[in-house]
Amino acid sequence: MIHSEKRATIHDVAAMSGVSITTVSRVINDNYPVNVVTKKRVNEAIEALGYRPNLLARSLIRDKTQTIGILVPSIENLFFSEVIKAIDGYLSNLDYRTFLCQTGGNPLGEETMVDSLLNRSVDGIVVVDPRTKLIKSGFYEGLTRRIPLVLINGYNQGIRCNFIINNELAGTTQALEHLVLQGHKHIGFMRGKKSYSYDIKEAMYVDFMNKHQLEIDDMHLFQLPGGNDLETVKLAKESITQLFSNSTNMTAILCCNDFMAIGALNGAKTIGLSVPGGLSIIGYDNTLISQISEPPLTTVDHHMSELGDAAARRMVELISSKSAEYKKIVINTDLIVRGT
Amino acid sequence: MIHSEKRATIHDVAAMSGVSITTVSRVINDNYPVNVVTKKRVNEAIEALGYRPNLLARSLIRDKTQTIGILVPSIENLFFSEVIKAIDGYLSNLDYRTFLCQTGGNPLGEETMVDSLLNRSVDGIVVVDPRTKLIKSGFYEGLTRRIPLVLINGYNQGIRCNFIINNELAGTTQALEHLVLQGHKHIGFMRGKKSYSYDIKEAMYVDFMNKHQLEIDDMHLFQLPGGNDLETVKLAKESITQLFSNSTNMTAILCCNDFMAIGALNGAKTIGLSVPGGLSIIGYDNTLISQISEPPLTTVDHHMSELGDAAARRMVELISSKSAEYKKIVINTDLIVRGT
DNA sequence: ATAGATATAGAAAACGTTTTCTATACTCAT
DNA sequence: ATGAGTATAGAAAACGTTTTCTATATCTAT
Repeated sequence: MIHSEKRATIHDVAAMSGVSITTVSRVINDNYPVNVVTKKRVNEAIEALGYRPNLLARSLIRDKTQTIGILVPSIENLFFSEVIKAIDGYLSNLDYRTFLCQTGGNPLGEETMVDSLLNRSVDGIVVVDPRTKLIKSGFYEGLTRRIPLVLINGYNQGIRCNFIINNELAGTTQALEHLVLQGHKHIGFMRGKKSYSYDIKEAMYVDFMNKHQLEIDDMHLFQLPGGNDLETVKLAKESITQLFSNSTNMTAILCCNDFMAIGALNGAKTIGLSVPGGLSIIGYDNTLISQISEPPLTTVDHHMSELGDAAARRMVELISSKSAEYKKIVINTDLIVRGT
Repeated sequence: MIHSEKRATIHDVAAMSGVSITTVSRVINDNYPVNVVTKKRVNEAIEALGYRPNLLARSLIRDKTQTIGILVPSIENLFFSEVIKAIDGYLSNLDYRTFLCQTGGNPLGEETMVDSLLNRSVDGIVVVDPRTKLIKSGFYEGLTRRIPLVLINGYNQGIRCNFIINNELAGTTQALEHLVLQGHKHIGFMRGKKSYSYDIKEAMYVDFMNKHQLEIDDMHLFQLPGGNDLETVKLAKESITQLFSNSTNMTAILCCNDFMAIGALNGAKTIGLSVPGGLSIIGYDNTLISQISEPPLTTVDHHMSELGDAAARRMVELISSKSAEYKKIVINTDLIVRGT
């Protein structure tokens, strides 16, 4: 391949139509009166040369790139990809392009990517699942002073950043109330390794159980070691089979995401425990898999695309208005009652 | 938010360290001898000011942006997100950033995004699932002359582009041979609406059946109307139940992706047909869901991350060597025999 | 006829870099 | 002492735009 065909510049257009580059620029941007016949000549030259303005040069002088960076631990995760789809979809309509950055879910990755994006003069940064460590350390608070920044799904009181979060209180409560209403007294809780959304769900769970004077014994609340989605399913499955071989009294369980719930479901099936007859299972996220499992999962929908939409909306607000407030936007949840 | 803290420029560094910007540039790029004590002074100034070169300016003059565009019909699809993950992962290590562009799976979307990327002077473009129409029309052939371009999962004989494709012949054949070996004679084939990968799989299927003198009756080969993944599952499920209520003689079916296979599996369960006893099902893609279904799906693994890796590797080859050949790279497939 | 306003358009500066070209001071062999 | 070579560094051009400043011609009101 020889990619040699040189791109026409504004100078070529100017030369061809016999005007200055200033005039060409004015025709392109339509921000200054240009004689109608001149304008026509310029437009013809643009057409003839297939001229397109070089956005690098424009960005350099305007100090705006129409570019947003999205940071995400990893993209193949169903939750993240839904959110990204929404953010990118919204911004795409406004002629923004998005840089996709995978951080690997560690602080160093996030810092490195932020750095890279700043060097590229992005107009704003959205972080999905920001590391709690960086929120607490003030890293993101400082960054907010430099550039429009929106954090999805991470929150700390007193930190002055723009947050988009789920109403975990509502989501957890809806699920637990549903189970109580069904007569369950021994309700378990399954979570993953330390992270903002698990921590807060657990706090809500403990709080709810205490309020309702329901017992939490040491077989009720447990934490899976980390891993990818597939591993999560397997670990959850093993946990459930093991739990019941130790004859727990648990009759229902709230899982922190749908993969755990699927694992629990598969585990229950394996040991001949009927769902929801012998064990009720509630998932979290309302991902695709919760809809196609058999029976389909009862789960908490926290409207991932709304999270993304809200983040994108807030971003353009920040970019255009330079508003001085810091907002925490809470997205509501719904319990989707299906077959488990 | 007031995002006012101005970024230090090379001029600030030069002023602070008492040298010219030329010298600062040389220190940064380490491409010209600079006196060691001067160098130290400059580095201290860089450190003190927190200076980072503006990559827009650098790109403008170097005519390289270290940026690659990735086009994809939509990102939340498991197949696409795996591929994107691989491409971005590979390029990220080489300090490239990737623009993520969702095209909606239509030719207009692809053309618009290509245009946008060209205006932004990307160093190359990768298209996942390019529209056959644009390949045939010569659009991509023309684009190849302007910029490094790699197409994943679309192919047309005689078109001079860089293709990364799966060995569909091998994949389909492996699956069908496996079924024949199990003694199946009446093998069905389920595909989606017109697209490159379905078309070629169907051709392979027909070819295989003819060669083995196996009958294809009109209940054997059928096509689902389009839709998203969830709809695909539902449609496949309906198709299977309907098919067997019409008492087809089919004992095995090859599905063009895992979602169809899951739908078929669910459908079979619904009508009390045992899998694989009453119906053998083979999926395609080896996505996460094929591993967590019960029983787990037998499926064709076409190594999505290898597709992405190969594309990224080819891309950097094209960028650096300006090689004049057009390559078709074929990624092999494996049949993963599981429980269906 | 003259001053002021208006419509139009070009010259030049600017954005923040890299790179080519030029200049200076020093070293070393004659 | 002279010339060539070497180490170092600055000036200026360049990348492709936008924007400010300036200029000219025409029109309008006195």
